Amino acid sequence: MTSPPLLVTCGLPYTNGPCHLGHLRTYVPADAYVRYMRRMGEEVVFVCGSDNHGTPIVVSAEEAGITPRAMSERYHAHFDQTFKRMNVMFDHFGMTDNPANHHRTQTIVAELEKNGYIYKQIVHQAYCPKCKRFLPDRYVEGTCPHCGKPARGDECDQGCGKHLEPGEIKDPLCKVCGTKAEFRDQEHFFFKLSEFKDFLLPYLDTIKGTSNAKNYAIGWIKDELHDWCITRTLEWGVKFPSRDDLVVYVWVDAPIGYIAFTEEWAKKTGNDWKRFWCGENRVTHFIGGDIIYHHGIFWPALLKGAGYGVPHAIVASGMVKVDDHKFSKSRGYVVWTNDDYLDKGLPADYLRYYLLAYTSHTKELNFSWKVFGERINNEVVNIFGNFVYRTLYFAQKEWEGIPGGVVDPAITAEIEKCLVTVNGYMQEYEFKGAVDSIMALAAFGNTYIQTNAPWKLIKTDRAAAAHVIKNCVQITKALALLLEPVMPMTAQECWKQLGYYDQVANHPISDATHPVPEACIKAPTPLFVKMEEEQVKELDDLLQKRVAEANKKTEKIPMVTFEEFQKLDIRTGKVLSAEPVPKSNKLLKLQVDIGTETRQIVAGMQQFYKSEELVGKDVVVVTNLAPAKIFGVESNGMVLAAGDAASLLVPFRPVEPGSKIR
RNA sequence: AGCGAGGUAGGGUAGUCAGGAUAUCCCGACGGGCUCAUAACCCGUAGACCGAUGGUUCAAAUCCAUCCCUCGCUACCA
Repeated sequence: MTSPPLLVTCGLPYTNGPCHLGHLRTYVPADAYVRYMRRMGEEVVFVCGSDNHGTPIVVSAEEAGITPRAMSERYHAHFDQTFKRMNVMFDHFGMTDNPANHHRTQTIVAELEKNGYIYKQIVHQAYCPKCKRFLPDRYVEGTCPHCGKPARGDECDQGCGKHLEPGEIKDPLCKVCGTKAEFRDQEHFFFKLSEFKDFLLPYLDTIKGTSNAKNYAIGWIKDELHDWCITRTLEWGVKFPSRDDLVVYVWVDAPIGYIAFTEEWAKKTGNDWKRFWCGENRVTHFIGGDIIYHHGIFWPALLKGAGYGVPHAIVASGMVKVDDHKFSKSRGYVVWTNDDYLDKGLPADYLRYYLLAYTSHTKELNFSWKVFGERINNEVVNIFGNFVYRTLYFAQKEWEGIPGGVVDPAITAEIEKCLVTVNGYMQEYEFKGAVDSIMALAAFGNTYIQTNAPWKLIKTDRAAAAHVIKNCVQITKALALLLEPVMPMTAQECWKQLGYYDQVANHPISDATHPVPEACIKAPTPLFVKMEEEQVKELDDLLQKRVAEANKKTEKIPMVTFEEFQKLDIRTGKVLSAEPVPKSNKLLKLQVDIGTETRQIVAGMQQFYKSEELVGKDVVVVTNLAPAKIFGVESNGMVLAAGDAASLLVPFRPVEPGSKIR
């Protein structure tokens, strides 16, 4: 029985910003994987597309004074071009706003409804009277109903981390204009995710891909699964069937895009998309580690509920750091694919190599220009490039091409050993291991030519020298084939220099042990150009400059007027008692005498003070801070303290509790 | 807070499930040799209290317990 064809997808780039290194961390390995599997004789289709829906794009488009569609098309074209420049070659790169996806999404939602997985419910939703629109998800800020901390519309981001359904948030404010939002009743549709627990557990147990994705998803399943509200009140998006006032949540139509893009590809090429999506399949999703939940839980449940096949594998890449700092556009720790790399004339192959060879696919990748330059020069240029060049240079000089004769079985065995090792790593999505093994073969080549020294041998035994070079040429051929998934442009150039006129990408990797025929070749040129120290420094300086500029911006703290300051009621108080808040490591519950009354205040200073140390101390309290529940304990004010170790501010000379601070 | 993934020389890694002796390999640093090549290769040197503490054991990077730190879920995110 033959396996079903492979369908490989990448997480969809969102069309409100340009392509950066973080994107490539997922796309380059996916492309290498696809290329490799094709060289191994697999039927592979590789699809992706841009993610166009959701509120952030509406807001960005409004700011830019264009329509969301125009905004999406702009970045869609940008990603499409950038991927091509990086030689990430999708068979199809679609848009989630295209008709195929509107159709597929509506079909799937209808199927879910028919199968009883969707129900209606009235929710109280935040509405901004000033902007005259409902405020979805992240465009509402307020207080978490669970822990009382500041939260966003869809998630308690600073407190307990719980997911919030629309309408749950307290004291909602419009993020755009800051107006107090109202609640309005609205009919929404929910997906019964909770019913899929029994399906998901055994399914996730057998899912292929990287362990980080699998473990993370299983961890979530063990907890309770909540139903998902899958509609939003927005103009931009895929309309919910028979409801003109609602669109589906972007996380519904975005993954369905994978199917729609397959359909578009199938239509273009005369194939049947159902082979990939119905029944047993080998759908493999390459994603960033931040969206495992959606791909490991929500998406398989959606597919299952609508009667489609479920994903075969989820491959989640680790995140990217820049110069040991968290990747951040606003802080300047970012590397733009075009501006910072390709437009500087740097070859796509170098970056592809670096991304694949730096560390394990699931681990964090810490980018730095210095290490980039070092590794390119030492590994790619010196070891790999030098071996190929010295081999072909010598062959051309002495024999005007590839000499005749047979390849040593020991050399063939070494190549075969390498093929097996590389395959083992590729099957496990361990791209670093695969690249290291390829480089080890190049190093083996260098050692072999070195110890056999054909340049000496040729003075006494021309045939023996030819035999050594014949072997080196064979290793070069193997390297070109193996390198193609990693550095396609270079591999093709190497292939050409070996005297072939066709595409290396059209050959199976197993050709690596097929002998290179005796032939004339042209004088070779080095495959790579070294990274100059100055060039590396220039690139690094640019990054440092951007970080410095970003720092300046963030240092600017806005001024407050005297009137605004006066709104704060700050007084002295005396701590009457202090006890730890149950189940919390950091919180203390304080009773503080502020003159007119005794206030209960929760303060995050358990790790810095013992209860006895605090009782009787005079402290400084903001008394008119809005009350909040923290860990279920009401807090009516804030005790002022300085720095990370919470050094308490205390009166210099004794004062009565309740003295106003001015 | 919870749940996941991590923490091994300057960087990157192997080893951890199935405990054994000087902790692997690659890059970088230093010294020497060799030289067909954008140089590689060979020989040698330095560099790791294997995140911390405690426990089990004749023996712990590995097993157990507790804790610390980083990252993700959780702005700008793949």
